[in-house]
Amino acid sequence: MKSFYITTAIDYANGSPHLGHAYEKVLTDVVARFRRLMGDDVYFLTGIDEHGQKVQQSAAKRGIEPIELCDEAAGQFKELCSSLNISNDDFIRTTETRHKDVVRSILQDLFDRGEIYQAEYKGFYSARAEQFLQEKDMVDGKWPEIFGEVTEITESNYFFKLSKYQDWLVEHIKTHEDFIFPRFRAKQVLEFLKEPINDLCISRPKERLEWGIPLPFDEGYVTYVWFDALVNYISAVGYGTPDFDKYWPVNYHVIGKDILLPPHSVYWPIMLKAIGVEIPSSLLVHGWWSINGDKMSKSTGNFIEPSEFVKEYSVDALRYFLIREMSVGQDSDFSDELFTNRYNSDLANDLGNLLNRVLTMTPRYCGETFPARTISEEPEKELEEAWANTEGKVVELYEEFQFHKGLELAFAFIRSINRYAEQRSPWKLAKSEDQKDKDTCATALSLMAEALRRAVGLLEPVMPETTVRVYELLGYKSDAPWLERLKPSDALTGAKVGEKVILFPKPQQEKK
RNA sequence: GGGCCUGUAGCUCAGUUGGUUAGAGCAGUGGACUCAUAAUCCAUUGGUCCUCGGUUCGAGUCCGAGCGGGCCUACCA
Repeated sequence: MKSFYITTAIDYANGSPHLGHAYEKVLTDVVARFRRLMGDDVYFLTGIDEHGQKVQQSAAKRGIEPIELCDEAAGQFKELCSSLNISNDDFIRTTETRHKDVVRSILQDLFDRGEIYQAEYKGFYSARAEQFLQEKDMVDGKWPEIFGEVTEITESNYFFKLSKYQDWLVEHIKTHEDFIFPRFRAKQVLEFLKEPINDLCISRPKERLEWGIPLPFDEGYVTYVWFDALVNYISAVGYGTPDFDKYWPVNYHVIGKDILLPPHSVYWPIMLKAIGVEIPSSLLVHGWWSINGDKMSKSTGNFIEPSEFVKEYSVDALRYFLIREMSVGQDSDFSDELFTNRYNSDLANDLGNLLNRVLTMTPRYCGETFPARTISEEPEKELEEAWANTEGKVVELYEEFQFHKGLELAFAFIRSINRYAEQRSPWKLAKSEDQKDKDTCATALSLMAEALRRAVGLLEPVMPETTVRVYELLGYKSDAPWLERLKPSDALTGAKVGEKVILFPKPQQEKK
């Protein structure tokens, strides 16, 4: 069995889940589920990043211990995962021993190899903001009020030698076209690497930052941001143990476009290279959601609470929208109107209503089980042909992360089932006394159910609950591998027709 | 300053290595039908493919310039 390791970025504990987090989880989950269905041994990791100044500050402000704040955040993000039906195999927290041990061992290793050195850092420090300021923070050549008193100080810190690996990294990106997906993102990285890169400051003195992992070779410091956070990807799969190479190197790190450069495309590969570990196979870089055309931002408060949509509609409805509407890598817009349109026309009208038609007509005209199909004429052949043109293509599109296009094709097929229903009009045939008409009627209803069975199979990576639900309602049971379940079959013949249900109810429309 | 992405019907987007009358879904309009969540099906309206110039027998597709939008360069998924 081929192993397949995939991760999301870890979310920062000092914040609440919003649509962006939800999307990344769902996207990664869809890939993970798809690979599982394709027979891979999948390990899917997500988690949160708990150290750092902001967590320390927020906790202090609320008068609680940092770890208490992290426990809260961990709860929230785990809740997000379960409410989105995320199938992660692991959830890592950077305060866990298994993680801290790996971080310290890597730091020690690099220190011993001479890849980390101590140097003086000189800069303008704001005591109020507890951070060094950059020139860009200046307004009209002055430090703004909010920083309070700013003084130039010298601080000793530890640095990681990034620059010596720059040429190697450029070469690697140039020769590995699938290292960064979508490919246009790689251009940005290469552009960045045309300039010499600076060594990376990886420490903070404990007086300034307490909430972190102490450097093993100098307990007066903690490590800062990336040497802590990025390492989660290997600490979760047993770096340093014999099991490590079961899943490493990772197949995909799924990340937002904001943390591609420099952390995931520069720091992380170089860190791994420096400790002699294989670097990630690929970075899957997604875009951002805007809300009603505006950038999602803390100041305008236009955050979308994913849980609201799950509550109002369903998990699968939200998952469907997120995956159907966004082309992986590009940005996309989220609005109530877009959501409602998708929900009503695709899910409720095309898919839900079709199921409803099948579940209503079959018992009425044919009895409690799906009858055998005995007729195969032009309409049947056309529908089968439509399926033949759909199935393989959708799987192919999924493999290329073109989920939105895959779903588009899947729903085009669902519409052709509706079209077939009109052509055959079982409700008319049922009134006929003619045996041929009765056979055609039975065939039509049975084929509609069968076609629907295959169609919802295609939706499984994106809408797992829906697939299972429809299978149940069609009386379909199978342990067969996914690709086999997508094949035409007689499995429904004789299967018991389920109770009539409304799969995707439309919320009460407001009266005007 | 440098760089990346993007600009195709009212809306969201497809348009493969340049090749005949530019496509889909939604929305709109007309019709059919009644099994169904006023649903589905059929037909149909709608486009100077941002602008200008170039290469070519031929460009939405390639090249150049410009304009608009988003973003990176500068730790928000």
